[in-house]
Amino acid sequence: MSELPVVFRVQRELREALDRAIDRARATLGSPQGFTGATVEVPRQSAHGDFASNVALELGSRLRRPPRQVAQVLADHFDPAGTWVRELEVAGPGFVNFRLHPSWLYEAIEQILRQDADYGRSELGAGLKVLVEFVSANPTGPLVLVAARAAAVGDTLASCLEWSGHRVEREYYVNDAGRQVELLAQSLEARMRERLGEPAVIPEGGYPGQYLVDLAQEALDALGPGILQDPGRLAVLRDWTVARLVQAHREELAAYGVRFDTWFHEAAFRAGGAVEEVLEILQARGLLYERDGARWFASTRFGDDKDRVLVKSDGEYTYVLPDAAYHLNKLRRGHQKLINLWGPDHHGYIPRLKALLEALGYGPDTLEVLTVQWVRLLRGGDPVRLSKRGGVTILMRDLLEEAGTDAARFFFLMRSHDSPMDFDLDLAKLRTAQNPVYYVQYAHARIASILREAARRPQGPGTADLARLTDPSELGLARRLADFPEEVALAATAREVHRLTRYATDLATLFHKFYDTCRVLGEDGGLTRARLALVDATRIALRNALRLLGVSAPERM
RNA sequence: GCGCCUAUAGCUCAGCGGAUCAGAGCGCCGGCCUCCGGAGCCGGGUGCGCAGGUUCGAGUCCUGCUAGGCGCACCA
Repeated sequence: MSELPVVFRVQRELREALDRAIDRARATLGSPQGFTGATVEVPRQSAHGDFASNVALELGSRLRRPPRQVAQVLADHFDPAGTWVRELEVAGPGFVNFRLHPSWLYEAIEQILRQDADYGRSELGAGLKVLVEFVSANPTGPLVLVAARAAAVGDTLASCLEWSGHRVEREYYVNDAGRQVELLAQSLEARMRERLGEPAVIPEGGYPGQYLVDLAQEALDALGPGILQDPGRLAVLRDWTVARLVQAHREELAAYGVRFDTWFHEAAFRAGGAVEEVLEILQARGLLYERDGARWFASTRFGDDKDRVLVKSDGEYTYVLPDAAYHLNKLRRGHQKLINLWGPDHHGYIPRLKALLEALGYGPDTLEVLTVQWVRLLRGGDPVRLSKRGGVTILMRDLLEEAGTDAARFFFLMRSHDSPMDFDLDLAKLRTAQNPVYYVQYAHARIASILREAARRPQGPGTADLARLTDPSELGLARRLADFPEEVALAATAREVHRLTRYATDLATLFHKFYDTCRVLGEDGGLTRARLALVDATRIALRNALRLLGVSAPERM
């Protein structure tokens, strides 16, 4: 159980004090209908106070009174006792702005130093069980560029959810059943025969990529050429290749800092009869019908555009059916919320899967699908063109070799997952100033350097008196440090992980400004100790933010 | 034809349930180191695709249009 972050405590106190003011002003204002309580937010501009509430604007419309008047009445009835409020003003159309005594920031700094590696955690999620499924690339070839984006977003989202009090499982779905892996096996067999000098052709819709040429030799070494005479060879080759490719995916992702709790294999799952069970449930609920020799699901009853085939006329299942069974399985494992990260090419498929889950008895918000948009790689300012047909596509490992994990993750996480993005390879590769990831890491290295220097110098006796921190650059930095738990929570609940790179950049900027304005190691022992505490707190927040992003926080660069 | 995403500074992008910001990084120009890391700091900007609408107030919400990407299978 982590302690309540100061920033949340302050906001709660303000909310409660505002609610009391509303209560006291009831004689003047009357009772608002359907009002659920005051909200307090962090203003974007510091000129608008440390915190602000739009409560008077909300009340104004409910009470049919000018918001500014409501705000003034609330201000008159506001009792700052028990809060940090030092000053309160009515501003703009009726905002109530609060300026707090800086001691709340000193308390925040103390909390940061106390919590250290846990600073930023909160319990807002109340232990909700969430499954985040991401990447889930088909085991038919190496991971491609967009997998790196999905991996970064999914992993950091999962981390943010964990840090804000959710119980999270990271899952990778291995599509090792169906036609595509049969084609994979046939393609491999062709390459093996080719290796042995036999005539061979890659089947229509198969996999012509170079990687199978390499794997063919491996397969021959591992399984022996005799396998090609075996009547059951395709199943053997399929299992062998899939295992080999999945292993490669696992290792590549691990090197990228992404570890999954579960690798969920479709083939094994389907063998367990779960798919048939879904059909039975739907049948029992009268949601299936026969037409043209196929079995249809009445998905339009659940908001889909049209009804969908679940069992084709040849008896095979369409993809959505086992997928629905899989998602049912996720829910039966106790997860209360399912988050999937998919590419934009799958979005048309979302309504029918949601329809199936609803038909199985789950609410429409149980499954949330986030779209990770495509990545275009820029080199020398021009897009790197890829042609999948010719087997030339940009691989995740190509990017990581060239840009490195830190730059790749940071760059992907700078953008909203929902926006198509250009990845500027030249900028990401720069080991210098202009690269945003180095800007942030540099701040961390600089802090480490100061702390090293401080450790070398003799320290006089005494404790840090944080009240010595009064410079705007000091307070501005401390203020942003205090925001961290809220930033993490917002990144998690709004599914906007790119907030975190922005936050880290903000911290770096504020730190550099502070560094430029204030000398840390000076003659004044008390001031030096106070500033060292601030510097150390910055180190902690920056390091924790980078940790959530999966980017290293170097001590030296 | 229908649906989803996108359109904000020269470039790449933020702008979280209207009001209390048009912003960041890169690029460009000009300043700042006897001192804890100058990989830094400071200064320089008449930009929200177009047209309507709602409102006291609209990058933000609604409608239409334009442009780019993606989808709309008895493929996965």
